[in-house]
This record gives sequence, structure tokens and C-alpha cells, in this order.
Amino acid sequence: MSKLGKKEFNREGLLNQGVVFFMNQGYHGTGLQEILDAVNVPKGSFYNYFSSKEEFGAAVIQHYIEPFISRLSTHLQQSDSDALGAIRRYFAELIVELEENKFKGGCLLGSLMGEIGSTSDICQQSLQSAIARYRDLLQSGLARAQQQGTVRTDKTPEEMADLLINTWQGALLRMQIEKSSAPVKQCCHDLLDDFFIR
Amino acid sequence: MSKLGKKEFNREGLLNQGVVFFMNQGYHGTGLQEILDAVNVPKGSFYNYFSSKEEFGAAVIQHYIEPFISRLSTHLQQSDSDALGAIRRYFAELIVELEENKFKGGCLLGSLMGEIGSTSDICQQSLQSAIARYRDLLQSGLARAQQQGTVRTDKTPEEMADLLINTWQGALLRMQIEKSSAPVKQCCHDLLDDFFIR
DNA sequence: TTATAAAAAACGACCGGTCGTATTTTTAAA
DNA sequence: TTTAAAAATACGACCGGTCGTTTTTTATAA
Repeated sequence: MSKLGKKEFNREGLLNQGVVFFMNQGYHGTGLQEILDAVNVPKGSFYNYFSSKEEFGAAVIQHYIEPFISRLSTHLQQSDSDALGAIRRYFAELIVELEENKFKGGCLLGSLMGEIGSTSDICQQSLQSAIARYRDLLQSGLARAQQQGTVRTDKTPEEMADLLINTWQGALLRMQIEKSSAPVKQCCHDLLDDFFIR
Repeated sequence: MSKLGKKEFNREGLLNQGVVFFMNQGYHGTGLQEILDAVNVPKGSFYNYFSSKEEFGAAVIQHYIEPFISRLSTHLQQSDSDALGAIRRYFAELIVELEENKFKGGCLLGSLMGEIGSTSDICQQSLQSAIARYRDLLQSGLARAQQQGTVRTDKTPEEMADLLINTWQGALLRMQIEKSSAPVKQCCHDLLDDFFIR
């Protein structure tokens, strides 16, 4: 493997394991050594990839949200005549995976917002932008659902997108400690099958 | 001050400071030394009060939720002919305080659910019971509001209490990183002034 | 040979927890 | 009521280990 290729490979590995460990143990509960061991990168090499743990954390956040954005985006494109259905199916898909994972990790964004959202400026900014991107996409989907007549129009798409994201985050936290998918299922039902309709 | 009195005094002080530090810096981000220094208790004495940091964390959780329960309970008693109004005023009061605190700390329960909800059995149980107690109280208030005809009756009080708690938690997380009370205000408006009404 | 990146070694600070001991409080016997 | 034994608490030094980061050395490529 080429030199530059390996460097990118290691960087990706660090980010992937960063997501896993930060989700399971939190930011302060995870040592760099654990992540480095998991991808066989020497400790001294870490700072060739990232300038600090804090900046690494910010990068992990961006790395984490990417698949969710592209998946939701795919759903919205696939069934562009039924945006509300696309959103419903997207979240239903997430719930299946959460159940498969036995409710171990919820959402990295939610966990890190609580843990370091107020203390690390760098991570706070990263969290802001990650959620903003996610919200904007959800908002555009809800706006189209309004045009298609499947979602009430007396609330702005932005307001509903924010409410859905916030409730989803809270439900994920509940899910973790209740070890049940009931909270997330109820979240989707209450909002997508009731409150957003009319 | 009597000796037994001092012991209880120190214990309370540790719990109070535990709430503050865990809220601001998280569980793993807070060392026992910080808390001990804040209440002038020697390191070696900590284990006369609590058997471990983990058990201390579980006690802090219970200590944290108590004032919220008693405050909501007071509101419900004060205006027992308007349970929905009591709930509205309770949350409005919380929002004022959050704004006074410049959105520094959100909710300890939400933060700890994400950080250690899946890793510490003891704290997980404490979080479960704390939230259950809070939910039961909110549920009873919503049930009375239903009897008073101010809240829709086609949803169970339990379902609405859960939804309100979860959305509130998610909104608190958003508030922290957006440094704005808009999320929590919107949470209360969307649910208490719209979704729960009929 | 020189410049550059990778990796090993080392850094001080701090972690949660334990230790022996000093002091106090409680218990029980006298 | 006084006294002696015992139990509980207070306390700071200290444990091995890990933290994130820096410095120094080694390997690689130009």
C-alpha cells in the first residue's frame, strides 16, 4: 500500500474507532491508548494525524454524522413523491439497527453534547455544524412533505425538524437506560404519525 | 456543630458539589479531588461517606432530582384546579433559571445518561429510578389535567409524560450547544400549547 | 547527505483507591 | 457515674497506573 494511502487508512481507522469508543465510554472515559491499540497505531504517531485529542473529537463528530446524512438523503431521493414516507422509513431503519445493537450506544451527538458541549469550544462548534447539517436536510424533507400535502402547514419545516431531532435525541437517551426501543418508537409515532399530520 | 451534624453537613456538601462538577465537566471529566477541595474534605475521608466514585455518582443523581420533584409537586398542589397550568408554570420557571445560568448546564440526568448510562450498572439504576419518579409525578399531573378537560384524552398520561420528558431532555442538550433558550421554549410550546391540547 | 515522517521513550500531572495512624464516639463493664 | 474496651471516623501520605502531550531517536525518501 502506498505511503499516503496508508496514512489515510490509519486516519480513517482512528476516526472509526473514535466513534465506537466515544459512544460506548464517552469522551473523557476513553483514553487515546485504547483507540490507538484498536487500530495498531503507535502512541507517538497519533499527533501526526491529529493535533490534539480535542481536535480529534471534533473530527470524530463530523465523521460520525456523515453516514446519517447520506442515508437520509438517499431515502429522500428514492421516494421523492412521498417525503414523509421517506422520513418514516429512514427512522424505522435506524430503530431496527438500534434493536440489533441491543441499545448499547445511542447517538454520539447526544452523548457528547451533554458531556463536553459546554466545555470544549472546538467540539461545541463541530456539534453545532453537524446538527445544523442534519437539521437542514430534515427540514427540506419536511418542506416537500408539506407541498405534497402530507404534513401540516401551520408549523414551519424548521420548527418541526428541530422538534423531531430534539425528541429523537431525548428518546435515544431514554432507550439506553431503559434498554427498550419503546421510547424511540413512540417518538416516531407521536410526531410522524400524529403531531406533524393534519 | 455536633459531630453527627458535621458528617451530614459534609455529605450534603459533597453531593451538592458533585452535582455542580458533574453537570459542568461530566462524570469522567471530574476528579474526586476537585469535589473534595470544594468542600474541604480530605481525600481519605471520602470513603467514609461513599464506598466508591460510582456509588457517589448514583447518590448524586438521586440528590439532583429531589428539588425538581418537590418543585413540580408544589406547583401541582398550589393550583390543583388547573394541572396543565401548573405544569406550564413549572417549566416556565425552569426556563427562566436556565437563562439566568446562561445555558451552562442542562440536565444532569441527560448528560449522565449519555456518558455512563450504558457502562455503570449502579448509575444506570439510579438514573432509571430518578426518571421514573419524575415521570410518575408528571403523569399524575397530566391525568388530572385530562379530568379537568384541558388535555386530550386519546393519549395516555404516561405516553405524554414520557414524550414531554424526552423532548425536554433533547431540547436541553440543544440549548447547551446553541446557547439559546429557543429549543426549550419551543419544546414547551409545541407540546403543552399544542400537541397535548384538544 | 539532507529533509521528512514515523515511532519509541519519556514527561509531569493526575486518576481512583488504600494505607496506617490519630482522634473521636459509642458501648459495656465496673 | 466512672472507666476501659471497642468501634467508627478523620486524615494525609502514598500506591500503581493512566492521562494527554512533548522530546528524542530511528527509519525512509529525495
